[in-house]
Parts: sequence; C-alpha cells; structure tokens
Amino acid sequence: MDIKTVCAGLLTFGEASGYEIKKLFEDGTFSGVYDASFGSIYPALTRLAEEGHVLCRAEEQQGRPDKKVYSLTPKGRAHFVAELSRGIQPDKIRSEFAIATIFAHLLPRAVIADYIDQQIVEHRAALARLDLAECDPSSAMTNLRFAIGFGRVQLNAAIDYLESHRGMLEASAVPPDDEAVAVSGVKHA
Amino acid sequence: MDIKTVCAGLLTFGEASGYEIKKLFEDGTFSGVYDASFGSIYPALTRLAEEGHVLCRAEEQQGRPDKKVYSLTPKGRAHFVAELSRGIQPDKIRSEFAIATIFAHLLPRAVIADYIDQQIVEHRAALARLDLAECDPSSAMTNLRFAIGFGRVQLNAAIDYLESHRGMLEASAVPPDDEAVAVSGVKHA
DNA sequence: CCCGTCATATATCAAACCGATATATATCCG
DNA sequence: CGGATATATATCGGTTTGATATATGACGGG
Repeated sequence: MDIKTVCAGLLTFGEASGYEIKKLFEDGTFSGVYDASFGSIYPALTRLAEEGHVLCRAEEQQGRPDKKVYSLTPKGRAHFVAELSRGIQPDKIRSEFAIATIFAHLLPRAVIADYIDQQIVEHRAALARLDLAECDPSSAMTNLRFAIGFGRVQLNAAIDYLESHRGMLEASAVPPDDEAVAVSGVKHA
Repeated sequence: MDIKTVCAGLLTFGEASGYEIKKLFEDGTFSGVYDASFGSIYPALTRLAEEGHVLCRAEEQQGRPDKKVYSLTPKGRAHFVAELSRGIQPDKIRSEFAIATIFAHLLPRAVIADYIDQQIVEHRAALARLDLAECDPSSAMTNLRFAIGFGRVQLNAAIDYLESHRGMLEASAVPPDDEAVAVSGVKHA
C-alpha cells in the first residue's frame, strides 16, 4: 500500500490539506501506526488529483500561502476500499531502541539508561495521544475504539517490561570505569 | 542510523555474507526489529569495505557464486559503537493491519476476519522465532534475553487483545449483504 | 524591543532505500 | 521430469526520506 492510498484513506474522514495530513500522521488517527514526510505527501496529493481521486480547492489566507484543501471523490473512495480489500503487507518495524538493547554489552551504562528513559517517555506520550484520540467525537466508532485499545495494550506491555526489567539491561552494559574496553575489545592491564 | 551501521553491528557477532545478513533480518537476531533488502545490503557492505570498516574474503563454492564473507575491523567496531552511542531515533512503525482496523467500517466482514487471522498467524510465527533465538547459545547474554523478553510481552499482548476483542472489529465491518454501500456510500432502496 | 523559536503552509531535490528482476546451480518433492 | 525452494550476488527503476527554501505571524526571554 503506497502513500497515495493512505492519504486517500485519511480523506474518507473529511477534507484536509497536505499540512493537516502530516499532522494526522504525527499526532492524530495514524500516530504510532504510519508516517510520511512532506516530500511524499505533496506529490501524492498532486497525483491523486490528476487521477480524479480527489478534488482540490484553494483557500485564501492572509500572510501564509494558499491552503490547498483536498476532498475525496466517490471514485477515489471506491478505489481506496478496493485497494485496502486487496490484501495487506505484514507490519514493518524499525526500532533503533531494540538494536541498542541487542548491543547493550558494547555501550556505556549511562547511554543505555538514557535510551530506556527516552523510550519510556515516548511510549507514555503515545499513550497520551491515544487518550486524546478517545475523547474525539469520531471515536464513537467501535473500530476506532478497537484500534485505540490495541495500541494501548502493546504500549502498556512495553512500558511495564521496561520498568520491571531495566536492571537486566543496565547490568549487561559497560561499567563507567571500563569504557575503552568496549571500543578496542582489549582490556589494558 | 543507516543500514551500513546496522550491518556493521551484526558483524560484531562474527563474520557473515550479505545473504546471511539478510537472513538475520528475516529469521535471526533482528527479526521483528529491523529489515533491509538486498538492494541496500550489498551496496552497504561494498561501502563499508571501501571505508576500511570491514574486510572481505571470497570463499570459493562449487555451483554457486563465490561467497563474500565480511568481517568487522577494529576501526569498524569502534565506529559502530560511536554511532550507536550518539543517539537513537524513535521507533518507526508501518502497520497496514492497523490501517485496516481504522477503516474496518468500509471493509467487508470476511476481509476483516481474514486480516485478523493473518495478523495472529504472523505474531505467532514471530513468537516461535523468539523461542528459537532463546535456544541459540549466543542468547546466554543477559541483554539478548532482555530483548527476547521485550518482544515476547508485546507480541503476547497483541495476540491476547486480538483474540478477546476481535468481535468488536468484526461487528463494525460491512455485513456481507451490504457491500455495495461501503463503496458507493449510498444505500439503494 | 529584538531575536530566536515555533507554528502555519507549500514545494523541491539529492541521497537513501525498496522491490523486482536477472543469473546460475543444487536439492527436494511429487 | 518439472516445479518449488534454497543458496548467492548484483543491478536498477521508482518511491520515500530528510533537509532545505520561502514567507509570515505569534510568543516569550534577555
């Protein structure tokens, strides 16, 4: 599923500009699930318009560039549903934190402790975004409540594990008085 | 962290070819955490060799192309540790399954049920890979056991939720006798 | 009061990366 | 005997990222 399709999906919830779609990836419905940069969102919207899947309306603004508000056409909606029904790819994850844990025996203890703290903060922020999403009137829909609950149980499981097992990871890191060893691989007498 | 760095990291565990590194992303230490294609692994290894971060030794084979076995140099090892200590990016997730749940109200019930089944199967397979990894002698390391446990609690949380709440999602999908509505958005009398 | 930073808003581009394909052979299964 | 799967590297078109450019309003600290 390419970004064009995902943008079309967001537009089933109502019209939006490229900038607003980016914010939905960061804080809104799709946070923690998908992401895309401006460099792919703007071209995607242009191509969707060329294909007749969206309409574009320019909203004048003072000071700022015109806001281009896109809305999904019936054709675009049908195409999105067809694409999403055709099958889905397995989840793709890229966790630099997980990589850091795998190489914790090469990293200074302070660095590992810092990364764990960071990870917990990020996960708590993600939970807070889910709480906000739940308050939104659109979340009356049962499937959205399902999606929010799904995110929550995974984030809670991760946080619980990090808090109760972090000692394990910190113990395997390199003690502060011994950091040169990790880099050179040789312990000086 | 680019793929060059991640490949260098895998080589701290011992020498490997590009093909073997790809398998480690799929089934080994990094499955469920990171992935990369041949199209990025092979160029990455070539560049690491140019920079003096790895050595390359060609192993003759009958029938198949020569196996190029890469091993990390002390310089490469030091560079990897420095890179990993410099900081990490937040997790990046791309879950088409989660997107499907968000748009479940537009999809036929059978499609949603199929996607949930798929997701459970994939998560169970991931759990089985973690079980295998635990048996591997290299997993004596405390930090690797931490990483395996971390993956496990999240996968188990996801599977439990999917099994106990799937009725919620299936209920919000489009009933089989009503699929045209989802596409057109108009219910015919 | 000015300066930096952040938010709004679109656009572009080099570099990185993915996914598919090509090439070649050995092995296993029906 | 044919098809699928595994080993093994390499290339390449097309997508995506991440950084940067442009323009302005608002807000707070020094």
